Amino acid sequence: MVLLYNACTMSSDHSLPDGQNSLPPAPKLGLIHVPKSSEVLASQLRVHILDGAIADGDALPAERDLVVQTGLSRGSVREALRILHTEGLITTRSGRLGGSVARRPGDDALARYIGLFVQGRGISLMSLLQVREAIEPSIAALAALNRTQEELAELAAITRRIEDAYENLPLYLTENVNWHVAIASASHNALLKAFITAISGLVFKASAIDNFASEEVRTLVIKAHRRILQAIVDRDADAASRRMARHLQALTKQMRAFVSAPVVLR
Amino acid sequence: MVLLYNACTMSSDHSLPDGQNSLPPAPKLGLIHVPKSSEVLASQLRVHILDGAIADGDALPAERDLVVQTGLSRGSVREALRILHTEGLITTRSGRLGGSVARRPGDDALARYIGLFVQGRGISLMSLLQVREAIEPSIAALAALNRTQEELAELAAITRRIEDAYENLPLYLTENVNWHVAIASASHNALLKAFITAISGLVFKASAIDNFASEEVRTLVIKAHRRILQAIVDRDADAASRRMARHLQALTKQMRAFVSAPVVLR
DNA sequence: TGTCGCTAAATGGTCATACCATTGACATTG
DNA sequence: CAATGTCAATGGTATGACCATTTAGCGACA
Repeated sequence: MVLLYNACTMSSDHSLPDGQNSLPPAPKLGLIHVPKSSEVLASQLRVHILDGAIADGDALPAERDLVVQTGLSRGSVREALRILHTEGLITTRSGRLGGSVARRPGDDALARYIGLFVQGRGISLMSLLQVREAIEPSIAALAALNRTQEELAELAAITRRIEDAYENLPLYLTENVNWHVAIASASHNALLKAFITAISGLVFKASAIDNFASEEVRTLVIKAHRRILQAIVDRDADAASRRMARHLQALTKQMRAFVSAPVVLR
Repeated sequence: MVLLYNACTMSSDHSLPDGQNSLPPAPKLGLIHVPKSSEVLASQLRVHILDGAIADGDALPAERDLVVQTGLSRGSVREALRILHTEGLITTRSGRLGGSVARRPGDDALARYIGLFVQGRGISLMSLLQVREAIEPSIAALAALNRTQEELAELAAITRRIEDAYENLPLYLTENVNWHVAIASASHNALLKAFITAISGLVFKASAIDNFASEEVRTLVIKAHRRILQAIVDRDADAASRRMARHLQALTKQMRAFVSAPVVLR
């Protein structure tokens, strides 16, 4: 039997033990991923959004326009838009003057996916606290170096609001998250801010459930916040980092009693 | 004019300056988001996947089955599945015995969204390096505490491969990423590992473009890696953290010449 | 003249149906 | 028994229709 060249016989085991036959050199093909039409369209639009060709707030063509432009069916176009929507790159409204508008990915989108990861993988609260301890000291240091006057004012305001909410536990916890996020804002590092926004939110949800913040803890927290803020005011990065690290270590120690189980959300 | 109660007049400015009329007490409603059918279905399935009711690897019902179960159209069902696919919670195959199977969110999914965020927001390479400097010392410390023998062996193997690839720049860079990821694995903190996987990947792409790793740099890197690895072997968390911090500071200094522009990917 | 309210148009949301494309179990055949 | 062909199950795509939402535009009316 003559071996005809057949591109489809990938799996058969033609071992050819007896040497040199003159087949053309094997084309060394890898796995081929056949993209779906919706994925192709989504990719193209995504590129244009990410590189700014479609700027934040710009409208995309209407679905029916995309249909005629691309030659795809409306269902495929809609699936592409659904992909982009899920990625946080567009928002969509109904009605006249409705349609899809491009959005730059925001902290909320990233936070959502970090939440999915944490919940889906059963990340423990202990691990979340480890992450916070890992990155927030550096955030505090950066904030000390990069903060503006406005951010300082905002930070002072939040610090005061936390003290005022001493008796109001839910408000106290909410403002606490705001405080951490505000410091992250002052670090002028958008990625670190997004990380800490997500993680603080998750820790908040967990602690709102477990409700661990005793009166004693709150007093200590307020003191620590004051000292950290002072370091940031003084542009003392080392002190800010050190005090934040201590603060978080103390908090973690307080929460250790509650950290046995994975994070439970919602 | 008699004010009739009308739920739709949100924007008009009925100021009622003259006092007590007996309208029913305002029901204090917030914004109402009307979910789309596909979003409802996606949410339900997502819950079942995240809480494990549909375990990793389990098959979801076929599209046409979901149609009869939910009463929705196939298009809506498909859009729901597309949402979950974009979120990294399912994979889908065609053909007989095809269908959708549940997947736990993986490092790759999170890395993808961090990449979207970085690219879409034009995060600078400098900022990425800041993040790495913030996170990796803690990772090294955790690795020193938590590493297993197997991870130690893997780490040693990678360290050796990097040294062997001294002359092969692309391989050298690739193994370098692997080294950082392997340390993150040894930290036994999945979230930190996912973060560093994403960020190292992004830094790698950028540095592969800029091609900055001179011979001198490579020599220093190899030395630093040895010292860090030794600290992890010794279970010396402090030394591991300190040496990693120094290592990254040195690297960042080397890259400073290249960090003016935002990260360019692909 | 301004405002209220209706209508129409544009747009996304949903549905039903048909057919194509891919894949693998299973029978068929040499 | 191995190669091959057939077919059924499943996702992928296309078409067309209709519903729901929103707003511009316009006309009636006070």
